[in-house]
Amino acid sequence: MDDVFKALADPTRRELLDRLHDQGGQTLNQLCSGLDVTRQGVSKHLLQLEQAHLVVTLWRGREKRHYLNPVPIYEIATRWINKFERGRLDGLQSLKNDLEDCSDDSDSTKSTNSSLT
Amino acid sequence: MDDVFKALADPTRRELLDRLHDQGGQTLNQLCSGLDVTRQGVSKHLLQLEQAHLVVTLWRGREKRHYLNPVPIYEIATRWINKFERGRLDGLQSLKNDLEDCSDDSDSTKSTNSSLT
DNA sequence: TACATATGCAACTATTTGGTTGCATAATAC
DNA sequence: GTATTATGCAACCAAATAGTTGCATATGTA
Repeated sequence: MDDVFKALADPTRRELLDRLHDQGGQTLNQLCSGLDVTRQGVSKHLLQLEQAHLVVTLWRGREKRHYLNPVPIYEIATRWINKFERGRLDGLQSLKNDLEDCSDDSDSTKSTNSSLT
Repeated sequence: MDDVFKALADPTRRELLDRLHDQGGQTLNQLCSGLDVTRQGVSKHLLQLEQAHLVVTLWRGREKRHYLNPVPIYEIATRWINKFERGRLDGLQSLKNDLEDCSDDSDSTKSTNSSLT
């Protein structure tokens, strides 16, 4: 489980998960495009995602297809969110806003939905 | 959002979240007991959890009470899990087991539910 | 007041981590 | 067979991180 949290702690790896969530089965070279990291850099990130079981792979000839596995993320949610809380949170955008507003944060200007990195 | 993932990436901080999920309103010194880290170490961890909005605090005299905030964790789940997938996953322990079984992991003996760290 | 309790801040260190370059291996195309 | 494409492995480096020690501040209590 430690591998899952470590894997999610990097913005490049989260970007890769976003792309695989958008379209599964992409290869390493496909996933490299647009990222300002070398191919080997991306390769190492994908390896970490694999070891965390967040990404499952399938060899097709010389190509390695990558797919997102949502199970570990689901386990994170169920760890700290009770069933009844999940029910409440599902509809309560207001609660989120309330917690944001009353926080003594330095820059309370930024909205919550802006720029997931 | 980056702060949330970084905060969750450390086992000590996850242990703190577990304790606050178990009982809210604990102080720094209460949370120190049992952890093999100094008070200042725990303090720095709690500060990171605060900045990630995973923990909300409330001053009571000279005591600082700590409470868990589940909202950021809920947002993680909704990022990579589609609504229909959430519905399926809710009842499908079997899917999780299947994915574990067919994984090419070195030590496939360990069960999924054992020892969240 | 004097003392104990509860927390915060700053400097320093060892380890981890993200990224690189260079070379090796394997499958497809000509 | 030769060239090209797709990926993997190892060594190296700079930056971030977890942890420490020491001191400062503020709130209760005798």
